[in-house]
Amino acid sequence: MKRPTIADIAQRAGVTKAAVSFALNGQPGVSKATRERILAIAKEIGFQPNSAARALTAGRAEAFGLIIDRPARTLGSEVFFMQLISGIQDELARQHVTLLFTMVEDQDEEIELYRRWWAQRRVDGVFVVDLQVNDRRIAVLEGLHMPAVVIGTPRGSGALPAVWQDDRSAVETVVTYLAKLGHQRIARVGGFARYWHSRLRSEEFTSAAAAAGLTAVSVEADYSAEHGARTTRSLLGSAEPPTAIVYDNDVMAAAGLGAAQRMGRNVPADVSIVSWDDSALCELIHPAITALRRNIPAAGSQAARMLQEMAAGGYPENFREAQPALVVRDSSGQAGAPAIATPRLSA
Amino acid sequence: MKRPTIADIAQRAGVTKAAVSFALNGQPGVSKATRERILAIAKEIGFQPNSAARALTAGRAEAFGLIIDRPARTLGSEVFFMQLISGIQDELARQHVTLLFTMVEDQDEEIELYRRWWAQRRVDGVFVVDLQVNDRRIAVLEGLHMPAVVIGTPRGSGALPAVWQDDRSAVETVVTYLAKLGHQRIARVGGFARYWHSRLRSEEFTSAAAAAGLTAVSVEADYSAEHGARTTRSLLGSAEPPTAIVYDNDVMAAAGLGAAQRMGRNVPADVSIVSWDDSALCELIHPAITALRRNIPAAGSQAARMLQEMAAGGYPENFREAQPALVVRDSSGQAGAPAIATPRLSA
DNA sequence: CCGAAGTACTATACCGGTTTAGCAGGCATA
DNA sequence: TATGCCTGCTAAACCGGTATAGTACTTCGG
Repeated sequence: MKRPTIADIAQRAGVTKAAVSFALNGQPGVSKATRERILAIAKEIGFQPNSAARALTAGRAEAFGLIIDRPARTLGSEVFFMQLISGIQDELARQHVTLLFTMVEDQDEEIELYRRWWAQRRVDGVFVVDLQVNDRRIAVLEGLHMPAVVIGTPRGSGALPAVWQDDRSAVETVVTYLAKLGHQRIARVGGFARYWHSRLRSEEFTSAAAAAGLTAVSVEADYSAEHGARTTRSLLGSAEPPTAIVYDNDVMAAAGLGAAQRMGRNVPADVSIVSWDDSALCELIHPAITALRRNIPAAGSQAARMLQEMAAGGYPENFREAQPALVVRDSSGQAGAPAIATPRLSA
Repeated sequence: MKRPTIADIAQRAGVTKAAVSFALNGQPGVSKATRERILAIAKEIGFQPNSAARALTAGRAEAFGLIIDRPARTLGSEVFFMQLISGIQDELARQHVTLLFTMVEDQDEEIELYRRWWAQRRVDGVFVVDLQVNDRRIAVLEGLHMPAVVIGTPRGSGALPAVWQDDRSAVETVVTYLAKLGHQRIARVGGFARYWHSRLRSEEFTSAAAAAGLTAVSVEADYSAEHGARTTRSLLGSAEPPTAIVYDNDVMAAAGLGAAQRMGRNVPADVSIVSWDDSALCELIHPAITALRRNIPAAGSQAARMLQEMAAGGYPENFREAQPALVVRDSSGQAGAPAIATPRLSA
C-alpha cells in the first residue's frame, strides 16, 4: 500500500536508482531497451515522483502563492478574485505547478507569511494584488529576492514586473460616454485611496472630467455593499446631486442602484449607474448595469506566465492588459431624461 | 544570501545537526544552556525549516487540497466558495498548514489530480465538495486511503466523514413560512439534480409541500444567473404560475427577481422570492431578498478540523451544521397581496 | 594489436531535515 | 574499585529523489 519510489522500480528492473532517474527524465545514459523497460514498470505501478524529494534536490517548490488581504465581509461577493485565480490556474495546471492560496487579516500577517513561505521553500514566487501607496510588501519581497509579479499597476511596484491596466484611457472612455449623454455633474465611488489602482483612477477621473468640462467628485469606499449604498445616499441627498455615478466594483454599483431606487430615484432617468467591473450581477439585476468589462482571467494567466519566467531567472517586461470594453446596459442614459421603460408612481 | 539550514546553525553553535534538531523540536538530549544558545542563533539568522526536507522525513506535506469542479462562468458570482475557503483557512493558518486550491473542468480531471497529489505526496488530504449521486470520487479516495472530508451531505459519502446541513428541517422552515403567508402554488429552482444536496432538497421540498397541502414544482438549473432568469420566465409564464419561488443560490434568486420585474411582475405582491444562500447581494438589491442564512465559514473551519484529525489517523464523526436562519426581507410577502411599497404602472 | 573514445551502466554524494545507535564523562551505588 | 545508569552530545543512516564520478565493455582508428 506504500507509494512506489524509484528504488522499487530499480529493484524490479534490476538496475540502480540512477538508471531509473535517467530513464524517467529522458537523460542519456541508458539504452533504449532499458529505458522502455523502466518506463513500462513505472507506468504499471503508477509511479509519481515524491514532490518533497524532488523539491529538495531541485531547490524548487513547483508552487506559487497568492495571498489576499481584504476584509472577509467584502470578499465574498467579489467576482474579481475567483476569475483571477481561474486564469492563473489555467496556466499553472499546464505545467503541473500548484497554487497556494490564503487570506489574511492585515498586511503584517501577509508579509510574515511571505517570509515564512520563502524561508521554508514552500513557494517559488508569489502574486501580489491590491498594491498600496508606499506598499511595504515591495521592499520585503525585493529584499528576499523572491520572485513576484504585481497584478494591477506598475506604479510603486519597484523592480517587480506588473500586469497592468491603462486606467487613463479606461476612465476617458467612461467620462466621454457620460459627457455625450449630457451629464454635467458626475461622481465616482472608488475603493480605498491607499490602493494605487484606486488612487490612479481617482486622479484620472478628476482630470478627465475637467478636460470634458464636467464637475466631478470622487469618494472613497471599501468595496462593500454597505458602503456603496451609504455613499450613494449621501451623494444623492446632497444639494447638487450628480446625475451619474461610477463605482469601482460591481457590488457597490448594485448596492448603489438599490439605494437610489429606495430613495425613489429612477435609474437611469434620475441617475445613471456605471460599474467598473462587469459580472453576472450587473447583467441580472434590474435595470442591468452598464459596466467596464476587462478580461480578468487573461490577466491572471499572463501574470502566471511572467512569474514562471521570473522563477526561472528571467526578468519579464511589464504587460499592459487589453483595453476594457464599455458594455452599455439599461442603468445609464441621457441626463435628466424622462422615465420611459419603467415609470414609477411617486410614493 | 542562501537561506540558512540547520547545518549553518550547528556550525555557529559548535555542535552537530542532530543537536540542533533536538533543540529546535523540544526533544530531550541537549542541555538547557546549549538549547538556548541554539534557539538564539536560529532566531538571529531567521531560520525556518525547509518544508521539502521536513516533508520528506515526516512523510507529511503539511498541506491540504481543495478542488472545485464547476463551470468558471457560474463560479465568479458564487459567494459560497470564498466563504468556505475563508473558514478553512482560519483553522489551517493556526497550524501553519497550507491550502492548495484549484479549479478543474470536469470530474476526470479532478480525480486525476487527486491521484497525482497523493502519489506525489503534495497533500495530506482533501476537502470534497458538490457530492454527486454515484460520485466516482468517493471510491477513488477510499481506494487511495487518502484522508478526505465531504462538505455538504453524508449521503453517498461512503466511509468519509461529512460536514452536513439538515436540509429537511431547513426546507420545512421555508415551506411553513410560505404556507403561513397563504401561498398555494410554490416552486423551487434547484441546482444540478446530480448533486446530492440539490436532490435531497428537492425531495424534501416536494414532501414538505405535500404535507402542508401545497402544490409544488421543482426545476433543475445550473446555478447561473442566465438559468435562474430563464427558468423564472418559464415558471411565471405557465398557465398556473407559482406565487412563490425558492432558489438554490443567491445568484439565481437575484436573476429570477430581475426576470420577474422585467415581466412586469411586482415582487413580492405577485410573486415572492426566497434564496437558499444569503449574501451581500440579497441585501443590496431592490427589493432585498429573503434568504436562508447558514454559517459557511464555520462549516469550513469544522471540515478543516476534521480533516486534520483524519490525517492524524483518527476517524471523526459526521458533523451537523447549526440550523440555518430564515432572514425575512422585502422579496417575500402575503400571497396575492396588493402592491404597497412600490406600485407600478402597467406598460 | 594497442590505445582512445564511446556506451551503458553502477556507486556514491548530496539536498536539509529527523532519528537511531553509540559513546564519553560524571555520579551514585554495592 | 568496579558496575550501572544518567546526561549530553556525536556519528551516521535515512527519507526519495538528482547529479557526478567512476568502471566494465565494446568499438574504432592507426
